[in-house]
Amino acid sequence: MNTPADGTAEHAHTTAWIASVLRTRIAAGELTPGSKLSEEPLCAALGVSRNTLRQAFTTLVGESIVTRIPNRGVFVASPGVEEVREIYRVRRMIEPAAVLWGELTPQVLDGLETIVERAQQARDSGSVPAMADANQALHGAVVALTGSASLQELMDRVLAEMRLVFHSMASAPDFHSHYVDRNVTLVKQLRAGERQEAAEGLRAYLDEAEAELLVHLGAEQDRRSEMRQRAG
Amino acid sequence: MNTPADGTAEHAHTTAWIASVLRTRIAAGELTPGSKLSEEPLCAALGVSRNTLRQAFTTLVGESIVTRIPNRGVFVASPGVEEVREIYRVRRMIEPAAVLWGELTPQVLDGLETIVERAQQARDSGSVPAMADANQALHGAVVALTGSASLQELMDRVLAEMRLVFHSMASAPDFHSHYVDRNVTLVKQLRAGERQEAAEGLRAYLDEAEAELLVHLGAEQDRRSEMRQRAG
DNA sequence: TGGCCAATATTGTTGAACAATCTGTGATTC
DNA sequence: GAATCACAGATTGTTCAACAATATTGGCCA
Repeated sequence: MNTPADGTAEHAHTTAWIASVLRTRIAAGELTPGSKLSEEPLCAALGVSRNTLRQAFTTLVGESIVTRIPNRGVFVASPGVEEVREIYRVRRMIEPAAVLWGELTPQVLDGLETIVERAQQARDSGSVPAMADANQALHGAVVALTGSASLQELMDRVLAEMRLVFHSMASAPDFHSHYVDRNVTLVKQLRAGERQEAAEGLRAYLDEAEAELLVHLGAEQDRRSEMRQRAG
Repeated sequence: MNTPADGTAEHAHTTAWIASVLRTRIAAGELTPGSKLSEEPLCAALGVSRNTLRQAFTTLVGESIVTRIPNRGVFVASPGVEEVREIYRVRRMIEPAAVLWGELTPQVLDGLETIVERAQQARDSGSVPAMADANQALHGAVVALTGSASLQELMDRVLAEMRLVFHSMASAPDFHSHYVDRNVTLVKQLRAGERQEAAEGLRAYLDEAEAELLVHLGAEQDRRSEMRQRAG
């Protein structure tokens, strides 16, 4: 039938496929937070029926990647102050828990070290995106210590929401460079088996990161409301 | 959480409505684990279109209340050994984390005490379902200490899955009476501010509960395969 | 009995239609 | 001139009927 615009979408599971396409585009910042996903244009663009698209929407709503307002449509989620607080509430629980009670095999520790090295290289070469990636990878790997797919999934969702937060900020300053050394320390402590100290340090790190992010976000919101005032 | 009267489908949000109806029926054990949810009969029974029902299905799949096998249909989830392990992997992380780092206000402590009292009364009157309810309520309340809606939601899903496990067991012996005293101790420790000890005890409790549940489940599976053999 | 194949049933997806709701525009009124 | 209201257009929510693709069933044959 109609081969979708962007390439090879076979008869695997159209719904899941569409959901994945949208997920990817949102994560890439191609679809910016707050923007509306109108059904008809998207149907045409993706080459699927409206019904299938709506089913994909329900999937993404369940992942809170997207927000549905009844009779108004679905919008790319645009996390604000409260969402950021919630993100850090989650992280402050599951990350230190993983550090305290996760399974620390030598291979896993090697993996963590590889990631922090990547982060250091990214910092040295001044690549902010690479640093962000490495940072997220590290914290994802920390949660993976739990061995729980559900917690890993929750963390993935949280990290995806974090990316949305960064996308919604016009100026994303080097939010991550400060924290590379902290991550090095964290992995070092894990290697040394100092779980208690690692967990404490991690909680302190998360507190600071949240505070800093909230400041940036507040400034961003002020800037935005000011622009709105100027425009109106 | 308002349970809508089982009447005619209103023009509110049919999809969400249907999802909630199915959720309730599954939680009540009306739809037993492993049973197939055929589209046409359900459409007729619920008075909705096949498309709407399928959309409700995707919601429930996202909550892993239900399993979808491509081209075969959706089935009520029937958690087995691996799912139980995963349940306790999650609980062993987030419950002790909540105990260690959650916010302990006097009101919340009062609430916890009310729940354990309810559990004690249920044990005294020998009501297993009431005991199970109180037990789940307590552990839900513990996770609520985190203040995080996401973690609360994850815990709710986990507890719902636990109910499915119990539903799938023909004989559900007094799995909970052993643990009432432990919960009393837990709340007492929280009241005393002995978080470290509370977390330790909670982890030990979860280990034991998991082991016992796995034994029951193993016996159940043996019984079942034996019956299958006898029948075939 | 055991395996193969066609007939049947079920799922996955589409397209068009309709009711319900929202949005924006212009007319009316003060 | 600003606020209010009504109406037409657009969008969403849901249904129905159809079709392709896949699974299941039953019969047939060896």
